[in-house]
Amino acid sequence: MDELDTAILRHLQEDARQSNRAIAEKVGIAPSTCLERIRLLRQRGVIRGYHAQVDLPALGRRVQAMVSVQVRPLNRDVVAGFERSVSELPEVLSVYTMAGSDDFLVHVTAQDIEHLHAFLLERFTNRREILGFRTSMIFQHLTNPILDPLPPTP
Amino acid sequence: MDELDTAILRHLQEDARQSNRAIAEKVGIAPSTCLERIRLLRQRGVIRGYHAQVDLPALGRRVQAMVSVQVRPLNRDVVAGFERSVSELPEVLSVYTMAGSDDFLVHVTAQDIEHLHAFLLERFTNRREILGFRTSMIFQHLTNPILDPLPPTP
DNA sequence: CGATGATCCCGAACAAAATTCGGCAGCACT
DNA sequence: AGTGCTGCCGAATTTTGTTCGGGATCATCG
Repeated sequence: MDELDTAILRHLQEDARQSNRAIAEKVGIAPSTCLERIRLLRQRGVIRGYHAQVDLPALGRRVQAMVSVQVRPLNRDVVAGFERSVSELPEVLSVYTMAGSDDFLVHVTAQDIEHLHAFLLERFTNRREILGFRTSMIFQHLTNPILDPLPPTP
Repeated sequence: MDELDTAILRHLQEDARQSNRAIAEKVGIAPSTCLERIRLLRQRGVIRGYHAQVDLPALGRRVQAMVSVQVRPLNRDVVAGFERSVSELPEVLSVYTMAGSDDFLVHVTAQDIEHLHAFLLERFTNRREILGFRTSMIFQHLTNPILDPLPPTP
């Protein structure tokens, strides 16, 4: 993980579909070298994958919400079961398993408020392990496109 | 946005760096057709970009937390200023602007607990517009890799 | 002090992919 | 049946991915 790897990673985070040659040129190395570096980053697990980012409204998902959930009993089976089943729902973007007063944070999208309401009533109200949940609408979601390595603490 | 576009989108979300030919073959059309479809998806803004997903621990980011923030006064300038300045910090993965009891939810990463603590003291405690904030550690973060269009509600 | 090996990078050669573009088929409308 | 439109295809051309042999650099060790 030298600064060459970091530079390559930066470019792949910016645009994962640009050609290997373009990246090689930008970071100032030969295409073959760049290809090998990318292969190693992938193999070492530094790069976990490449994903297209889609526009949510274009997919008919016009509202977003964050749902804080408390479950009981808070044991391994209930936690794993909740994570798995909830993360598979099409309306769910991601599931955070947390420490603190709430056990999960679920990022949800829906077509509109009615759909969101129906979704919550169908998928959360019924579940017996769910003690309670609170829903907060999301106005905007900004994401940091580039993640550089942080220096290790000794 | 027919089911052909949907299929292409699915493959690009799964692996954005696979070749156009591979996608074309999987969805059963000619490479040239597939290329044109992808170009249009990009142009229409359905595809917003392609990003490499990196492994946070490999970047020295071993802890994650969610910070709920309340700011005052809650006006346009303060909100926009908070969003912009906070989303630029290297420890910040994303900023959710919310309705409800908290105004923002900030997803942060740090090398370890000490770094997280120092970050919060440096970047949040000092800011005058911040009324208060609560920090919750994240044990796990699951993300849904594939987002299909939801049917429109009439 | 030079030999040895390891590591990393380069560039040429070949295979594969992207890209362009002319044309054909299906379809709606007349 | 004619006309225009749209979307798709496939061949030709350019660009890219991929492999591999060899050279430069550097540290280790005899």
